[in-house]
Amino acid sequence: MLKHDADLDRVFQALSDPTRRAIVERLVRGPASVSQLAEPLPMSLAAVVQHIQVLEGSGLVHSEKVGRVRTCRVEPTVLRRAEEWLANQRTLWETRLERLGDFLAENET
Amino acid sequence: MLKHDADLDRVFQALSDPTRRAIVERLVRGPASVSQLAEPLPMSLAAVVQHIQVLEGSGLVHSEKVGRVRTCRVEPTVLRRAEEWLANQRTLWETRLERLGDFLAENET
DNA sequence: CCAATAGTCAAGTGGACGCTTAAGTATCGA
DNA sequence: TCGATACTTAAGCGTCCACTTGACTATTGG
Repeated sequence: MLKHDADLDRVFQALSDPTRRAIVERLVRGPASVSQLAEPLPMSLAAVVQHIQVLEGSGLVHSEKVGRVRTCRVEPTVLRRAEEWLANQRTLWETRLERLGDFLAENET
Repeated sequence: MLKHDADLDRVFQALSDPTRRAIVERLVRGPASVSQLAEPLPMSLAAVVQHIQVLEGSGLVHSEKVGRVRTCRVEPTVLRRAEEWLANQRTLWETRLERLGDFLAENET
């Protein structure tokens, strides 16, 4: 094992920042422009642009520029990949517990 | 909105590192000591201990020392919290798509 | 008792991160 | 055409992060 899943690195890294999670939470409700995303956030526009770049780098967000407006939207497939990793770990843990329970039941008096 | 969920920050931050994900992947299969965790990892024991501290700080892992051996195990509830955040975002996105579909269907010729 | 084992602690280093300000470019509306 | 809008780019700054080395403590088996 020990395979470096760099994609997963980037997704979790992207989601570890509250500002970026807030941007995702906004975008699941529908697409938005950069300034719309920046409006409720307590920082400069440039900072928000940088956050969006991180989100795009992770694949969580995709954007497209028309005229002078860049419109951003979520890419749910990547969201799902992270969800699956987590679900997988939980499942493995649960099946282990089950086997442990079975073993204890078998060896009961 | 805009509530800083510092717990979620720490969980995603913890999971953004491949070494720490490898440790979690090992621990869902059952508890392990620090040196057992360190054995397959290409770094010093001290580095592994630091990773374990990060995982403990996020609540993903819990450990207990007996004699000179520290035994680590996963805490699946925290794993689940992260999973739920992701599932929630995906669900919101899906219901939005549904509503959009309904709207388009209603306004058909 | 004492050597090996298992982990702990602290300081240091290079690089990534989050943010700022400042200056620039492209587009649109009147 | 000209000013406002909507970003974009770059440099800089303080902080956090992953990792190392080296020294240290506590336990345990023989």
